[in-house]
Amino acid sequence: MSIPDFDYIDAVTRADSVDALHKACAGLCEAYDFDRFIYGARIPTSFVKPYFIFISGYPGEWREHYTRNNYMVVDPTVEYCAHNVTPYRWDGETLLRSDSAEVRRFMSEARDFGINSGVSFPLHTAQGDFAMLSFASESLQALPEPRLQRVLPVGQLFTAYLHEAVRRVFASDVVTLDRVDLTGREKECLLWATEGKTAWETSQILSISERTVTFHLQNVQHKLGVNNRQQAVARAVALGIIEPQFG
Amino acid sequence: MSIPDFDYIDAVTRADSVDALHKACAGLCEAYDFDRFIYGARIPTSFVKPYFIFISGYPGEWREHYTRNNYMVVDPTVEYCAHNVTPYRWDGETLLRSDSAEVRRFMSEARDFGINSGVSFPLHTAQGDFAMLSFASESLQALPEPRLQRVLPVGQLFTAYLHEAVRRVFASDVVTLDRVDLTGREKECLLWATEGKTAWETSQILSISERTVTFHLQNVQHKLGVNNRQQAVARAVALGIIEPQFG
DNA sequence: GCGCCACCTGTTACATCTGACAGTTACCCC
DNA sequence: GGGGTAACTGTCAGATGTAACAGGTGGCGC
Repeated sequence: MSIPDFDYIDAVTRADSVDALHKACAGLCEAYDFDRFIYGARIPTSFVKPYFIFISGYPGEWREHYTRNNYMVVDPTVEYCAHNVTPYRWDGETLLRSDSAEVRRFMSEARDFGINSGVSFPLHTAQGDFAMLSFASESLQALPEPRLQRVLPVGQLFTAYLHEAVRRVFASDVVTLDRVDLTGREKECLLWATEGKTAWETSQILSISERTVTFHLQNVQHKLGVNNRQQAVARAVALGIIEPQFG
Repeated sequence: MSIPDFDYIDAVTRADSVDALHKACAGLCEAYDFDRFIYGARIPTSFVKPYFIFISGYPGEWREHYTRNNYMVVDPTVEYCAHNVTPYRWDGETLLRSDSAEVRRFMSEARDFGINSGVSFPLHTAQGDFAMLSFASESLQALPEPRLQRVLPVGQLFTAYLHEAVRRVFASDVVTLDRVDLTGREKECLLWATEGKTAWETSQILSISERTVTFHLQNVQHKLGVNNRQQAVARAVALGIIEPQFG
């Protein structure tokens, strides 16, 4: 029976508070016999200092230790999920024998908090968000395959709905840079800028004066609140404001 | 029982040909009582002219008509999937009453080929790929909810594995720009460039000379094969070569 | 008619990037 | 010791971007 899974999905789509989101995650986590869950999202408000959101069902002490040691750059589940789209099955038995001493240390410390194995679901959006949901178990051994096969499909789907809900619930918190609306010409000029065209070249392509191209790109800079064309291009691409053409 | 679904997932993970991928998609499509499937992916090799990959179980005549009319910019499933992460349930009954005359025309033409309703699964990757898998039915009415709830989880998961497999099978076709490896300093300089820092400002941050920053950024331009810093920044961000920092 | 907005254009001074010249130092591997 | 690579630095001419001055046209809604 897969229908009960949708109770949790419905719960997140209707959620209007962090608490409701937390409950839905905890519910799904328990339904599939995992001991802990954690959700994290990275919003590319800046490349150097992005915005993070967490909904944690992990022990507070471990979270603090994790943050203090900047373990996001060590955590193998983060490393995997940041660059892949399929679920990651992890277990202490394997990771404690990792090539990396940092990873071995990380996993041995996680063990003290009952986080020994689990599965992590990655998610990437067109707006440049990266999110992941992890379910953890106290078992040191890899989870049996049939049990994984049950949670994988629903976990992958739930993560997508969860992140959608998070963006909704946290809408007021996140600086809504992806909301800026550029005019048609502004987008066109920006598009050609990402292709490495100079203002003069773009002016020839669009059959307008070089000054006008400069004018539009300056407006873009102001709207995005950036310092120069490079940053404008980087932001626009990262936030999905301009995207590869379908035409 | 969800285990049989994994036969199709295993099939794509082991696939080494387009034909094998096609078979796996067709198998899953049939297993869930859909009549047609189509998979499409957009790889951001360029913003103006990206690279497209299709694995089509749609009628060839409809595909040709679709391409000729540039229907990718009209197709509501593409529009939805390009900007969302959760599955899209669509049906002719609703879309034939769309506000957009173009969409109405599109759906009425699709009808002639037995494409009337279905579900589409979006996928976005850290490397900037956008992919989607659609299952279509001849039924004009929206599919019954229980039937949708069965296909949604496995469809979402399958799409991720499918795209991973596509990247592998098509690896030689796609110009592997995401393979360029930049040195640590090159990435650092590029990162600060995306933040709108000038070469001089970056030199102060990294405690090196302005000339050296310029040097590194020039090397980046050569490695990426681009004309200027704007394009270098755009490519690097689009392809996920540089990403928002975790630290 | 008036205000708002997208779109368009010009000049000037200065900041910054780009490309081509030409090097040095340190480390690692064979 | 030779060869490769990352990292580093310098100067100069010319191309390009940025900021601030200034302005005009046409469409749309109130």
